[in-house]
Amino acid sequence: MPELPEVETVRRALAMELVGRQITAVRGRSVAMRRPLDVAGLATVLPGRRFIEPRRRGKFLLLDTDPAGSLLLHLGMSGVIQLVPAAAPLKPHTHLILELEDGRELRFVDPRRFGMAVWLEPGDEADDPSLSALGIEPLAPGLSHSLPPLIRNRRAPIKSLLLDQHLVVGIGNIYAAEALWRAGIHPRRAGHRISVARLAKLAANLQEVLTEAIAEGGTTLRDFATPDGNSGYFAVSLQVYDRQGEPCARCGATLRAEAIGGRMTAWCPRCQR
DNA sequence: CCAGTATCCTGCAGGC
DNA sequence: TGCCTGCAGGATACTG
Repeated sequence: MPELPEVETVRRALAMELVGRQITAVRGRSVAMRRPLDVAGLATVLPGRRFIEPRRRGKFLLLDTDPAGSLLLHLGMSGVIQLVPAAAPLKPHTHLILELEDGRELRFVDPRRFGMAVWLEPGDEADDPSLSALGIEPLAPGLSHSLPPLIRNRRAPIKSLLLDQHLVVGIGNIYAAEALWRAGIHPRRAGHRISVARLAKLAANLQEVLTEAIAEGGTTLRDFATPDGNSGYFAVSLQVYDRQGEPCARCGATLRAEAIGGRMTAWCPRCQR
């Protein structure tokens, strides 16, 4: 579920609640995830460390510690980070538990196991396979200048290009659809057939929708929750995602949906060209 | 290199 | 009600 706004929402919550806390013990069960979860390995390296300000790179969370090192997390499609009292009931599919000195636990729950949690020593980050090929951060300044050259020479549908984390990071199925609707661009339009001016508009719309979603605490469709268990409120602001059959809020035409690049995509057939 | 498809896994909605 | 099928917000290994 989680795209950039949801991951950033989690990062901010952890920045408020986790900084300064010390890890006392590690529990869990090593399972196959996107990358294997090695509970025993984490249990040898994590206890005694304190969390410092966490970072986000695309949809990845980097929980940095003192002494230096990072727990690299990805929430996949169904991952949730909980920060709860140790006595809180254990949710099914809780794979990793970090016991904290203040009596709380940081828990990683991920039913579909598309996520991951791996330890990075300070030198490992630059060439980590998950991080090294990532594209630009969409909320960094200058996206309207940095986006067009990445898209202009590509023949794939713009929707698929927006989902490609090697180009721009953090955009998933929901925000790709929303940004394209705002920009009035048909999701199937080939990248090289979109003018630089329209790509600049798309860049601005991407930044808008991501920023607005962060302000609302992300989008909760079914699973997403912040570490304290709250939902995000941006779902009420979605204009096209999963709204096929409903009228377009801008022009009134009936929204439609088809798979593009294997992912269900909704758009307005009248005002997206 | 690029574009498109299959695949990992569980939960759940919808159809019969 | 109950069973079955297909689909889900992601990333990547593969094919052509």
